[in-house]
Amino acid sequence: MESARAVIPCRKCPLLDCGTLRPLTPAQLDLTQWMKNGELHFEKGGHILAQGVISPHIYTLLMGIAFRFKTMEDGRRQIVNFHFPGDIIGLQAMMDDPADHGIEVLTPARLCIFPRRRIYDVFARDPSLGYDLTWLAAKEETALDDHLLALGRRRADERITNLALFLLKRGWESGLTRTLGLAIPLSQAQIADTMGLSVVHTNKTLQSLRRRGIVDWRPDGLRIVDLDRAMELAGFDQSLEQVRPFI
Amino acid sequence: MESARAVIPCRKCPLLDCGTLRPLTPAQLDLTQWMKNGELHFEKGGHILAQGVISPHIYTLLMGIAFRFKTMEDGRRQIVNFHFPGDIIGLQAMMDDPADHGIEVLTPARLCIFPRRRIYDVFARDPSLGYDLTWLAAKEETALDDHLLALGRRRADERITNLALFLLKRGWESGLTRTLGLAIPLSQAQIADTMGLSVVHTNKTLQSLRRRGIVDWRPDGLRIVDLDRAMELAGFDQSLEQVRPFI
DNA sequence: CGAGCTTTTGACGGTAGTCAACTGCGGTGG
DNA sequence: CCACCGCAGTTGACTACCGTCAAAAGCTCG
Repeated sequence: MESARAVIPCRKCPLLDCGTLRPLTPAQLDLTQWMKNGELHFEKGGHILAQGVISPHIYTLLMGIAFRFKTMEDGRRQIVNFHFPGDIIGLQAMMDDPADHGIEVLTPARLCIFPRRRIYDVFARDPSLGYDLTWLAAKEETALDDHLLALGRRRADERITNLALFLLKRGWESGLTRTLGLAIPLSQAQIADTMGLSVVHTNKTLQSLRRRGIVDWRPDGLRIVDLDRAMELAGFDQSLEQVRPFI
Repeated sequence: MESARAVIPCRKCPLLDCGTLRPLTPAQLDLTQWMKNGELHFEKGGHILAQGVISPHIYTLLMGIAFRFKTMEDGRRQIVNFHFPGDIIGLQAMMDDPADHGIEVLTPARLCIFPRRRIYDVFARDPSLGYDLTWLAAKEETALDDHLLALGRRRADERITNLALFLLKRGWESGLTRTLGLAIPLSQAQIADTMGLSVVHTNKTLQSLRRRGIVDWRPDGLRIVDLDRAMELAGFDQSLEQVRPFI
């Protein structure tokens, strides 16, 4: 499940070259290097964090896609958010003892480990990095707001199209794609758990969207067929490109 | 709508005495005093922040209850979260130019103003306050997670009971109540917009909960009639008491 | 006392859930 | 090599939760 080998130094961080993440100064790279405690590697389906566990670290996702979810005792499950390369993972879990959510990996993944107490020092040593951390937290909250609007006020086809556009946007931001397609191995059950639908109804809606020529979503990836119609249906108004900071 | 008179000095901040918010040290009080730029007062129904506007400040809610919401072009609306005394308001709106949500006040309210650039300095001058800020942001995210689970995976009666318990818990935390009742003037339309339901179905569900002796929700406040059954129905596992930091 | 709001009620319809069976595919093992 | 298994995706029938529409009843305020 995990092995901490072949650690990448921050100065050679592959995220620096992706073109969509804001580069760090040399001094900041030294600081992140000082904070970095190691790496974690996961296979597809691996659990970064289990519900009910205390985690004293936060992570940066170097490579791969993950999702955060909550489970009820009776088995109902809700996927709350997705994580792409460059994202901070585990801020809540670090504050929150113990975490009331789990984090699982959709693809093979690699994470940098930052221990809690060093995070604390970041605020003192480089306030602008602390500020970036808060920026990332605020952005994640904005994503949750949009998700809430979708679950509360959109129909199934609007929700699913919205999810497709959201994932595509995150794919663009993190340098995973430059087209209207994104290779993401998301099962229909996972789509259903994200959008608060049953698997059966998710399936029928996906087929309807394919027939209508809006979104073509397959087990190994999704493709927006008609961007204009998709954005209109989903009520999606964000551009696909945006520069993000990362740590 | 607003008037900036009779500003309260931080050393006399009424939140210090509430017993459920973690007190600040004298040095921290001096720092917050230095950051504080004034106060805002609102009447019931006032708008702290309008959707689509850039806000260069963040606020601490000194007194009153507010809610944050998103509106779609066709009028559908979703209430995303509630704010109680001691909460930070506007972190996202400060990062996010322009805000894609609005904030409105349920009761007469009073807020402290902290300009963005001074927030920036907090991280440098007192890292532990920066850390608390991040703590509050993480907690708000946790609240959104729970809300997402409710909207995605709970039935109407579960959702509404969950909301009642959530609001009661926030009321306890912020010192507004010590009983199973909370004076909060929330219309059924607002409950509906919070829980992603229609007004009609909200009404019928509220009556059912009243008949079943679980929650008695009236226009001017709510009362949990049977705490055990309410918590079981809502799948609510948090205790009503928790100490929060504030700034 | 009437305007305008929120709450309430009843009838009807539609979106989405449940149940159950079937298909297709990759992996395992006889 | 192919039968068998397990899992994801698919389909149809039936159900129920919840939305929409419409109208009436209470409340608050001018």
